[in-house]
Amino acid sequence: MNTRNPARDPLADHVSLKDRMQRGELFSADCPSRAVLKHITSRWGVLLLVALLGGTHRFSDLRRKVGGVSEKMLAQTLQELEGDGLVIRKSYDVVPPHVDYTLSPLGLEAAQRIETLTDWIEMSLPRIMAARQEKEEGKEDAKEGRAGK
Amino acid sequence: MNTRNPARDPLADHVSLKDRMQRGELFSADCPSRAVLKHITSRWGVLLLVALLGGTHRFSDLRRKVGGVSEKMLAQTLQELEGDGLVIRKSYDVVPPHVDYTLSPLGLEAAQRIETLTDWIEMSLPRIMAARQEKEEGKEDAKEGRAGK
DNA sequence: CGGTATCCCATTGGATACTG
DNA sequence: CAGTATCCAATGGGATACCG
Repeated sequence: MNTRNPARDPLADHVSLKDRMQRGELFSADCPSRAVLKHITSRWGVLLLVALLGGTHRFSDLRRKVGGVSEKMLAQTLQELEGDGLVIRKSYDVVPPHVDYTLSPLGLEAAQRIETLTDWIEMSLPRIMAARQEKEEGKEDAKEGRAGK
Repeated sequence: MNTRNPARDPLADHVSLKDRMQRGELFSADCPSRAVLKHITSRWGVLLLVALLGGTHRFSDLRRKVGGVSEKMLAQTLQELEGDGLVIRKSYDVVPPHVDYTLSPLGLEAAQRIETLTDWIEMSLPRIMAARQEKEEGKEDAKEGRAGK
């Protein structure tokens, strides 16, 4: 977890020491990892990855499970994830049509990390809401203006 | 908005409710956690949280560190994160102005989970690119169409 | 320096209709 | 059922100018 800890698991050695110290190339605007990050953290990408942790789903299963997603965005996001090799699409040429979506091994790794985040959000929601509340109340004081705080 | 309201039978509600309890309320379109998720996984939110793992930064530090972010989006995203209690803004009323941004304890927890994801992406980038490549080559074959895969 | 305000274009994304 | 196509509204996001 703590990346500042020098003794990490061996897998992390893929990333150079330089990257560790500078926090990776992610901060550079033209790094290709930005594109992948965008797909994975996209509005529907996050939810689809987590949904697929529940196993194989059909198109309409996902549409029903992920509240608020349109057909267009569902199809588009699934294509992005498939393009990155995170989701596997299996189409059976029957009538009526039948298409299955499943996490690839790569997608499973990504989804598990996403789930860690979404679980944390749901668990921490009360604390976040409380922080928001305090901020509203603090509006009265405000204008301390001086250094402190 | 669930258009095409299913008007499903009462029995179906059992399933829906069960699903939500198993995997949280994140899948429901109107859950407040969706908003938090949006802030954290936003294009610049992700990068700012990871950047702030490096410690306190000034506005211009962040602008320099996070490649491609505009003043407008930097200010806006920082406000969202501050609003969720993830980032603490300290303003010193001096000339020239001086403002510090730091992760709150809550923000630290979120940022660490985001970092797990971004680290994974950078580490897995070769595998993802490879998957993309295979897909391009597979375009020739395509049209298997049959059941199987 | 650290913003806010304004303008405006590009992209996202929803609703609907249609197709294999 | 699982999409694609089209249209259109909302949002994202850059550039510039200005203020405390």
